[in-house]
Amino acid sequence: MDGGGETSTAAKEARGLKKGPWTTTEDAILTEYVRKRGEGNWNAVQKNSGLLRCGKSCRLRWANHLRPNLRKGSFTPDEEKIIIELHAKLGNKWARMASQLPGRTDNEIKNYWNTRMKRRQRAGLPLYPHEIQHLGIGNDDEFEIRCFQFPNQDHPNHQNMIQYTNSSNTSPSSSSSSSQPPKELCLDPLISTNPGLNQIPNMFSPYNNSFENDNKQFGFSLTFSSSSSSNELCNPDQLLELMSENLDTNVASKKDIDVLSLMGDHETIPSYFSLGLDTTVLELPSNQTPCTSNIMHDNNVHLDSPAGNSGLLDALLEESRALSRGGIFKDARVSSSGLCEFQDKRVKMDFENRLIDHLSSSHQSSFGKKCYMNSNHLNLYIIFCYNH
DNA sequence: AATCGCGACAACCGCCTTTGT
DNA sequence: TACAAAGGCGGTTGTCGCGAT
Repeated sequence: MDGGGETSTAAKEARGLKKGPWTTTEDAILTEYVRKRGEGNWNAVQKNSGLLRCGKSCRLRWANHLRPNLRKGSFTPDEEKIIIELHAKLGNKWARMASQLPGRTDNEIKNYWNTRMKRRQRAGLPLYPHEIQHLGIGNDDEFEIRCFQFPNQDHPNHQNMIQYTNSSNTSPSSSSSSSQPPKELCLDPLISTNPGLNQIPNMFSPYNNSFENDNKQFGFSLTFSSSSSSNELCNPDQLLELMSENLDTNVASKKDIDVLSLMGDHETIPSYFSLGLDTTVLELPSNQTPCTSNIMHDNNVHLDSPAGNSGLLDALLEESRALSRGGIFKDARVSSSGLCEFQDKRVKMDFENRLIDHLSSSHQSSFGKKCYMNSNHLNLYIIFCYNH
């Protein structure tokens, strides 16, 4: 850690490191250093350039003032609106907010917000304008289920996707206007229109168990998006119930699933499963970009176990509940909204692995897992192949 | 002209997470 | 697996300019 060393005032002074405002000469030295050696390894700047600044100071100076594509000057009215909406949704997550505002830094946003907040408090005004108070923390947990198919994994641009959502509120990352219909706002920007979707049976729909198509591969995607807090997300029960509801009635009868295949170029994608929301943006490779129709199904996905559940995952569901009560998930702290926060990364991995294992054994086939994150969503993809 | 208050911005600090060994 | 270094993040403090008094 650098807490006691690099940032210690006494230690820095002892090493002759300078503090306070940067001079143009220092800026020039740092800029030249980054131009030659690139970003990162900031602690080496002092050694290699003679700049009497600590690594963290260099990084901050570069990030906030010297790096290219920074937008300087006052925030535009649009940017201000976005900041207010983002703060209503995210709280003091300045870095995440900055990721939604190209060219702006977390420090700028933080300063803007703090001064604005002081001003409004002094004036006795509410923190948020009335029209966006509904975005407030705690009422916007949302999830989506997407089903997509791969007519040919060599031609992934022909993928199709069906998306369910229970979302009823806006995503600030996708809109600066609160007047847009929520369902449009739920769409992942990665998803584009695919007019062919009409021809594809909805294999996961409770209303259509058809599984007849030429596809060799399909995927099951869960997207959880929660802005209630930075860590709050799905809990195992929710995920398992969703899986149970949407997988059992449609896939359980398929005995011929047998081959695991992670979609696309999986070597290029980190294969981890993180239940924490952060600012990480893992972009889908171009050949994996799921496509979808502009058809948005209105089927809300209920967390209640459906009557028609064939029960394939009931055991897992029950197991998960027992484990939640009994200790395996003892590190998952249930929040007031019924969701939980995983305190230990290993717990997340354990849950995911057990889910995959169970699906694999239940279907006597192999399942794979893949997780992507965009700025707001966590996606767990479970992909598998089947034979006709 | 001096000073006070305020806003805006820059920089620092400490804690936490990630990464490398 | 443990440890240390590096990096990231959010809170806090410092500095400066400007207008009001």
